[in-house]
Amino acid sequence: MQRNRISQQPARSEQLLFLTDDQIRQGIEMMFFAYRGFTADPDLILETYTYGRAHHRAIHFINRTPGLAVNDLLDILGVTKQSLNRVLRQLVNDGLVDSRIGKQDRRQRNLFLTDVGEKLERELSDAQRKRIRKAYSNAGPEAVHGFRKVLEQIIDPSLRDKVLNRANEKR
Amino acid sequence: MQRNRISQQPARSEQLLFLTDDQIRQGIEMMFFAYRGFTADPDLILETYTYGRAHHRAIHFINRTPGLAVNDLLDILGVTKQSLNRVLRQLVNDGLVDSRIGKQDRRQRNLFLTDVGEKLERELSDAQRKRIRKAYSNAGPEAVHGFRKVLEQIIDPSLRDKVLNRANEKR
DNA sequence: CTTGGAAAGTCAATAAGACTGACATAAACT
DNA sequence: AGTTTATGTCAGTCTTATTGACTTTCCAAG
Repeated sequence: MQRNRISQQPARSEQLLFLTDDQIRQGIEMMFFAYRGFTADPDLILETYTYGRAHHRAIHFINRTPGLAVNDLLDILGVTKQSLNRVLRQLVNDGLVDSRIGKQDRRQRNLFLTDVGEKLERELSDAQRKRIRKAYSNAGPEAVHGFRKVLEQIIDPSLRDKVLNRANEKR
Repeated sequence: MQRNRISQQPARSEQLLFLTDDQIRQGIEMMFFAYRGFTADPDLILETYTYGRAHHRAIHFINRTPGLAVNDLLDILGVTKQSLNRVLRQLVNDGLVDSRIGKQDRRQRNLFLTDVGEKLERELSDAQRKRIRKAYSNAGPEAVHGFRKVLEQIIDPSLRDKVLNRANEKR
């Protein structure tokens, strides 16, 4: 059944429209293109440092959770330790990340950003935040609420708590 | 989620709450994890065919716009022709994509999915749609509307019209 | 105190998917 | 006839990922 998409604000009566295959296909494509936009700005900055997205991700999560252990970062990023290690080694050698032996468990390495690392983190996240802030601002608070609600549902259930629950601290 | 609102937030900043750095940082992380979830299901299927995401993207957009020219696909995907060509060559050799000489412009190749290609496309998009449909369903129509509104804003302005097929209309 | 296993790091080989650069061919446009 | 466009291809490189095997250090249970 082909549907004539009226471009006026959809009435609340159109409650089922959002589940048609066409609507969902549009959502899928928007996720694809939005992710491209989402990474575009940091990618440009990273180029000048000969770093890639992998470095950005590591820097982001070390900044979010200073003292993060390598294993926890592996869980978050969902890559192999060999893959992460190459990135981490670079960042440590370049003086952006500090890897300190754990106090309780001396096998662990707790990761921290150095001042230089924090500077790059800020540069990267400023660029990314700028786009998101603008998007939020243009879309409005209601839309942002819905945006988060849907994203939350798309995230793998096994990760959802780990990602969203910041009250739930790690030992 | 409810935790952030209680502390020292004055009531008048309620409208601005969604623009705090912390809220935006959460949005950034959710985009990262949601994109992982978004691609997880097709990725599993692709493995069994020794194809990757690049093949999925090509198949998706050829299916969406049968007869698409190579140059248009390049614009959509934002990669070099060398990169796309390797993927396209495989898909044509494997009998999933049909590349026909253009009728008006014989330099062009118009791309179509074969029956086999359509079958894989359905398999992949079924898996992906299932997750999105469930997310939409759980989040509700209001949220979906907001989701799309924000995603649209994150997409690069230069791509927005091209992507959304909205050259003639506005919201 | 010995031992099993966990946390981290490393070496090697491999793959996907992207890139640049150079070049070839056919067809359209001027 | 000459130029530009659309496509395709060869060659080389890069980043990020993989699996597999192995080591060192260290915690904890027997």
